[in-house]
Amino acid sequence: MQERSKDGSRRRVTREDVARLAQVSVPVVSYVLNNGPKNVSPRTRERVLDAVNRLGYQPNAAARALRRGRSDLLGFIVPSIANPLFAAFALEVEQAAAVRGATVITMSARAGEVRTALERLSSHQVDAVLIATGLHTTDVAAVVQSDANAVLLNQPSSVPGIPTFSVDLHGGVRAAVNHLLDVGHETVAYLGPSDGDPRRYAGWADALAARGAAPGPHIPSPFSRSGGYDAAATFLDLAERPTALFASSDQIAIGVLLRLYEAGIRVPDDVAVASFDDSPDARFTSPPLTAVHQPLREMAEDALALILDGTGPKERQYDAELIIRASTVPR
Amino acid sequence: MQERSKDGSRRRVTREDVARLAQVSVPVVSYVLNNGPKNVSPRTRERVLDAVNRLGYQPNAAARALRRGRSDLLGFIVPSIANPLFAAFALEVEQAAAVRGATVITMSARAGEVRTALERLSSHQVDAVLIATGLHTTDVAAVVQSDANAVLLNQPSSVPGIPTFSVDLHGGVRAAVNHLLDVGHETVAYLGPSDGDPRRYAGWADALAARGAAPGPHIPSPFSRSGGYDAAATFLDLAERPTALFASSDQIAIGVLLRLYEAGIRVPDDVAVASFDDSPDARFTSPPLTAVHQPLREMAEDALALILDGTGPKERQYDAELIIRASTVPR
DNA sequence: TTGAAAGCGCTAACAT
DNA sequence: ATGTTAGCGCTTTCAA
Repeated sequence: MQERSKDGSRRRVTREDVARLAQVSVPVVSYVLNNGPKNVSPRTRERVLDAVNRLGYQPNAAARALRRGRSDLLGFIVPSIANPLFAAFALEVEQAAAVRGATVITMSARAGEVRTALERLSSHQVDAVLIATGLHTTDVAAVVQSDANAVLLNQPSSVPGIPTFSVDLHGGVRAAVNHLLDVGHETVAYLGPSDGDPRRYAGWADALAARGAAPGPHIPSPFSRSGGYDAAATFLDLAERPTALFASSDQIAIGVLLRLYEAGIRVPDDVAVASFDDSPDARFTSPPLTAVHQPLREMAEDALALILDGTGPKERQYDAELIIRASTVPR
Repeated sequence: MQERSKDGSRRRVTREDVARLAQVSVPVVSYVLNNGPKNVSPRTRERVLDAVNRLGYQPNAAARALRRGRSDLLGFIVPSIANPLFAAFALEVEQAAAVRGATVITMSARAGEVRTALERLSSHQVDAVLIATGLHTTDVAAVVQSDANAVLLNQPSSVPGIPTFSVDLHGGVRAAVNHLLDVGHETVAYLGPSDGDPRRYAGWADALAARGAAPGPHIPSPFSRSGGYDAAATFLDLAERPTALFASSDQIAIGVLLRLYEAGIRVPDDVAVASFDDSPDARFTSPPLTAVHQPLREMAEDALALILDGTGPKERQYDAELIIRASTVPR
């Protein structure tokens, strides 16, 4: 719809073109398009809108951003967009932002790489950055001195002065472990990273202790399918192998399920499996996973309401709901 | 690191601040930072870089974009970022872009919604848009008249004048079906959408015909896990049920695997399953999926080389490699 | 209700 | 090798 010069190159339509066609001055076009700060007579308004349509005018975001000091661009930092949990999260953030007229740049950056991501985002003048990657110490410093206003999601430790929205990981894991004990298991193994967020690990240990159950083994595993696969091999070699295990992420659990499948171990009959996240995958594994659900949509909503509308709490901890499926309860 | 005024508010550091501290004019700062277009004496250069560091200066992308008419921003349109195939694709695109100094805005838009996405991206002054969502007719029109330069990925039909990178879907599906026939199945069912891209369907039909195999049933299914789950139920009810099926996406296959699992059907012993995409999921289903691999990284590389560097072909069709795993071949 | 003018931060053409 | 100047497209005083 834009004008084309004779050589075929395309020139963007600007406010000036619109103003000329509508026979008004440039500011008037702004007044109409921004619904302010001045009033415009209905007739003029009509003419302007008409010109906008006829020319297919689209505002130049760069110019707007430069002038207003706001880009309507948001950054979202995740460990990896290829991780289904964070892909699902990204979709929620994208949609919640779109409703408010903002656009999201999702950037994959693991712990320790957050500083770089922050700088790149900030150089694009994003209005705010949501950070879901678990922060390392060096990252925390970067966040604090960054000029972008940040919101932390699901962080192991909070940073003073920075809004934080987190799921009750500890409580969520406890619920899962309690469930496993409830259905008759004597103890539960824990598969997950030894570093990083301590709350999941603590939830497991505390739940077992509270029930007087024997402490199950902890088998280290990175948050990945292949990590879970390898950890399951270790689990299978255990001399005294528990009849239940808790995987600290769905991705780990998926790797576990494959390894158990290959070994001919039946789930949940021989070994019950529960996990954390309840990403979209969890409903469709064979068997489907009992998992602790993270309320991604609510977190995205609350974070964006705060950032873009300035409404709602600056801090919130969400309950994590246990979703029971066939990986712990025979059908 | 940026300056703060007394009231605690943060003012961004600009080139002028840097120039003042380094005792040079503003353009000189530009010359240093952009390595051109003028030379700067080593000593001056030193001073400028020092000032940049001391002030923690970061260029204002909005101003740059406005002035240069380029934002170093790219759009990437996918059906849904929550679909693991496209999440994996997005990661490849993000990384290939980062190497070249560009940043990607990934936007979820299904067929028919592409026009809106295009407009939003274009309003952010993206330099180009990669489109992986399968285009509807209305979308095609939007792409053609859009002022963004577009690159099409894996589209059912090419659009004259617009660079296109596509996988040989037809050949890929044929390879999968041939494989199933090779391992002894008499015919193969097809699970996939009836509308949309005809090449997968045609590949299946053609492969069966070429081998003189009986045409297997076509069971319609949307590209989703739940779609596959439902379609598998239909498959199971078939009076003359084939011993093999081809799912036109991994997500469909994952739904199928669950349904078969619930029915106590063994894979591949009772029913063999192959699928299209070979997304990261495929390696970790139980059993792992035999799947036609899409070379996402190469597509991302080639598309970005063309867009950002102006190098390489404007058009390319990639071979699709069949990856054989346990869902078709007993271990 | 409308318009004129200034300026956001940067780059590039044009001096010097 | 460095500086001066103009202007990208927009919003916002300020004036009419």
